[in-house]
Amino acid sequence: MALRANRGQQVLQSNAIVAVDVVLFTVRPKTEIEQAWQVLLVQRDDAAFVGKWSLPGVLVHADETFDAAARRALQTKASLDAAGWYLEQLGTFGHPSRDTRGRVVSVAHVALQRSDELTLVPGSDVLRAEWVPVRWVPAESLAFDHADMLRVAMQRTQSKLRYSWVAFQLLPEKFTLPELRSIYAAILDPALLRLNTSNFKKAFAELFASGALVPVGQRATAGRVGRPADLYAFCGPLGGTWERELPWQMERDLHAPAS
Amino acid sequence: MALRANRGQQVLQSNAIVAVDVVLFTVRPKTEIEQAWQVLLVQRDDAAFVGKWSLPGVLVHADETFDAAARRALQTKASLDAAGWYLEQLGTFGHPSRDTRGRVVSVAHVALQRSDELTLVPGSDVLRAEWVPVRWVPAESLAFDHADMLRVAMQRTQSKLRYSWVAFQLLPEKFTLPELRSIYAAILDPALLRLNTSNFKKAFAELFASGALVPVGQRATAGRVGRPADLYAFCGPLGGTWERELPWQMERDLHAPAS
DNA sequence: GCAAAAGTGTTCATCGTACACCCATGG
DNA sequence: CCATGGGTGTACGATGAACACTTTTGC
Repeated sequence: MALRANRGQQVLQSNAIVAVDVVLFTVRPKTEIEQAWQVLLVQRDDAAFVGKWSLPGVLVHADETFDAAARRALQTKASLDAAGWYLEQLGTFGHPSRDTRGRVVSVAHVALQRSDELTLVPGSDVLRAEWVPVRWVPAESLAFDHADMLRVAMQRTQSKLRYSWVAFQLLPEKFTLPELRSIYAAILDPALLRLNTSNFKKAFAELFASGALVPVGQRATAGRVGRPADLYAFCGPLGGTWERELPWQMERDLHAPAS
Repeated sequence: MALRANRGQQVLQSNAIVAVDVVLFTVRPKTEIEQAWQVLLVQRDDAAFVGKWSLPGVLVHADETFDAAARRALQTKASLDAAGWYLEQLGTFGHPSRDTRGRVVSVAHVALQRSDELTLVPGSDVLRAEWVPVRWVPAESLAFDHADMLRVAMQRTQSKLRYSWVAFQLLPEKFTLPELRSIYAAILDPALLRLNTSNFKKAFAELFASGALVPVGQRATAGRVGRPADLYAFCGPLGGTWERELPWQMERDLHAPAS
């Protein structure tokens, strides 16, 4: 509330430290479906909390948007060029005692990106940067309230998968329907792997009708037994998603009180 | 990034001003359905932006949660005791140039409350506090980026209404199904007023089955023509909501790019 | 009694699911 | 030629929407 004059312009006194943290999710193919959904964690080499695992994050610069800061966090902590990646704000965590170094308010973000062509290089103040299966994350030992962030991010991502087409962010240009199905199975429910191609395809009838999901006319190169799957391409707006409603509602946790 | 020692404990330098703003929605009965959905706006008497209409907001105190600050905003700006009201974080708005007085980061919240027993009293730095139909809000003339906040809050509330039971937050203890229907109609689509009682009731079959929505066994006192409606009570957790899926999907804006 | 509003039950179309069948590859 | 996995079409069951009908009030 403290005010002070500055060149005739009213100026407010800073009262907090603002940071961003990024929950970067990926789905790794050729992995057991239960471990395919993974998150980027970094082991801190900061003055405080040395050795602790945490989400990548940085303090927000004076003239920097949250979005830019979040991408910079991925750049400086793991040498990832996140330009163009799917990134959205998750929520802000600001409990007064969440950080012992002061009133640190962190704007958490969620990013989704396929990782088969990425290499993680530990950046500044980082000992290691690794992909960790979300169900293996040592929640209790994460720094700050990053376990909370991760939990909320997981729920939000599961919802997003149901209400939008973000799943395509986790696939290359050309992909097969079984690959697409594995994205949903890894994040929502492994039982989806048992879904028939026909039934799975019907869930995307709108996209086929609108021309946003088109068959490429090629077959995937078969490296294993069985018929090679057809290749498809997603022609929706880059980095954008549409609202939608997925038919299959799995693991319905109705009757459970919300947070 | 600037650090300084303080009693041997590492302390981070404040780099921003953190505030909260509240989008308080209500649905006013006995109002044209198109104007029934209303939002609380206050006319500023602050040193800056005098006369401008804005959402109620305050700076966050050093040892205060966002939730507490948001309720304090309603208290100090409109003399509303928001203890126990439904309140959730919406998102954080922090564009570097959103406030000319410095790097002000605002954590926006959404609150839902019935208003038939409330009286608005302008508080500190406030000339007037009024309910404004959301479709009448002079978006361009709102202070800061509050027009953006309001737009996002409206979308979020519409989604929440579809995915949860928050609608009951906008009704008194005892209410009728037509009243409940008017909540959905005011926020989602006026055409819902034409829904048959039978079909509308089926949407809440789960709640009836679980005992969360029970008939009181009374009739509403009929002040107008037509049969008086039966009274019901919602016995879900106070201030809580369950996940759910509403059957009727109105005004589907598929094929429209998301923000 | 009549119009208006609320509540009930039935019918019909739609859609998700299950399943049977066909195709293509590796061994 | 057989096992495995991908792809297609059909049939059945659940459910949301439309509607006809009954109940209860004000005028």
